[in-house]
Amino acid sequence: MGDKYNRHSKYFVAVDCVIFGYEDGDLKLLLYHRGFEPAKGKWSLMGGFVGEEESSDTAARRILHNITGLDDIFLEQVQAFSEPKRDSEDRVVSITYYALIRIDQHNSDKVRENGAHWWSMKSLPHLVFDHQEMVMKALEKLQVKAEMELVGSELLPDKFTLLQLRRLYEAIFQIELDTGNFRKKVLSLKVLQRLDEKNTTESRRGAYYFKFIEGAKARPFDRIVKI
Amino acid sequence: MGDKYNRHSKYFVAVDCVIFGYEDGDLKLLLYHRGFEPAKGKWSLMGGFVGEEESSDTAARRILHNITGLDDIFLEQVQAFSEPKRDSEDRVVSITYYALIRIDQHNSDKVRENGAHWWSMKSLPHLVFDHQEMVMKALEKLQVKAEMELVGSELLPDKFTLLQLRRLYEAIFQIELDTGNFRKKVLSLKVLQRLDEKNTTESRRGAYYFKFIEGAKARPFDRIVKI
DNA sequence: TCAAAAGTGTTCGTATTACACCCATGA
DNA sequence: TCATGGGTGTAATACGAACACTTTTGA
Repeated sequence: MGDKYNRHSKYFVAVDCVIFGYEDGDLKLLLYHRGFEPAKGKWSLMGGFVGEEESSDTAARRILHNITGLDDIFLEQVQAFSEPKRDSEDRVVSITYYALIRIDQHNSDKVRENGAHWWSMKSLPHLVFDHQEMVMKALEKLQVKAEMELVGSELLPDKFTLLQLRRLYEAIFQIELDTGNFRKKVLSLKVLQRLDEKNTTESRRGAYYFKFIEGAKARPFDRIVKI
Repeated sequence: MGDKYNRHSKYFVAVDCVIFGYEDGDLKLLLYHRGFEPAKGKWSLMGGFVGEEESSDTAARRILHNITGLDDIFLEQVQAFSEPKRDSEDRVVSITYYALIRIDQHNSDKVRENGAHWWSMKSLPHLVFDHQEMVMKALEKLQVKAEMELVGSELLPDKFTLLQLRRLYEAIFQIELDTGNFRKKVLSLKVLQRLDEKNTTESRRGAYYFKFIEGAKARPFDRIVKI
């Protein structure tokens, strides 16, 4: 490598992952009980440093795999955080990602081993450094995504009821949605297929299970610009 | 500073700025004729390294000020680019920003001194490294912003006609818009005030000038989530 | 007089919203 | 039987899209 840039400084570059999951009608976050200084014993996002042969995307996937055992996870960059003193130990630029995982599918033993724990978005513990801000930015990104297309395949089990899907949306946007209107809107998108099977655990009458039609990539809440 | 992270590598951290301007009905980009290696003599975005006492935001503002003489510019992070070999010289993580500036207002002598040049988005030169991708991501961000709220105060002169505003939107989205519908939509937002003055240079009849009402922050192309 | 933009109005179809209402069933 | 969610229907409204039409005026 050359030395053309050598009058400039180098910094550590890390990734932090905002890992969303969904369980029992609650949007949850996978947090880490830090086993190392600085801020040992406090809660933080899952993170790690970017290696020499890695992009930050690759590093984030590696970390996610190490924690959950999962590959092929939905993962998207949020933004970089670079305040000089954001990490109390040294100058670290953090590139933040958010991921969507299905809690029913991940390796929960591995998660426990790693000192990780699912927390409801409704009652998060105090987070280290600027991790709180990272979570907020990540949630905003998730909301934009959920407006642009029907999310659910990344967070729900293979088959789910419309109640479960609605509860997911209510959790993401922290609002209440009208049953009938939600149903009509979602079904009009033609991305769900009704199964011949009912879930009878969540209602007396029983609700049909649905699944996502593979390959159906219609964007629901249409955002084509036509002013 | 401690040495808790010392088994990890450090990298250069730079910012690159996608600087949008608007002139003669064209969306333009301020590009730089590189005076240094690597890629000397090629065209690139405006960039620079992040200093020890700076956040990337601060660094981006510094660079923008150095080039254009302007402060108080609209500036927003796009994302970080971190492929190990994205810069041919050394490992450099780049945090990309986009800025909106009024071409009529910037210091054009300074720009020329810096070897910078305004290029129409319709015919950009070949850019170094991954700068082409940065421009694309920045344009997408600008489009999202322009959908969410009426942009124009950052790019147009203080007073402008609805034709000029429409041409700006057509340039941002690279589509044609209906005169009447655009007019109705924009005026319904109640963020523009008509002046008692007409522009007679762009049409026989003359079009009223408008200006943005200060403090009016209504979002035009409403995106409230109500599924 | 005519082209080009300014500015206004109308029509039509669809999406959104706020509901009302009946169904099914286990506790 | 009744509370709870499942599922369907409707009416009022808002909005987008397409487009017709009049006005103004310099070349």
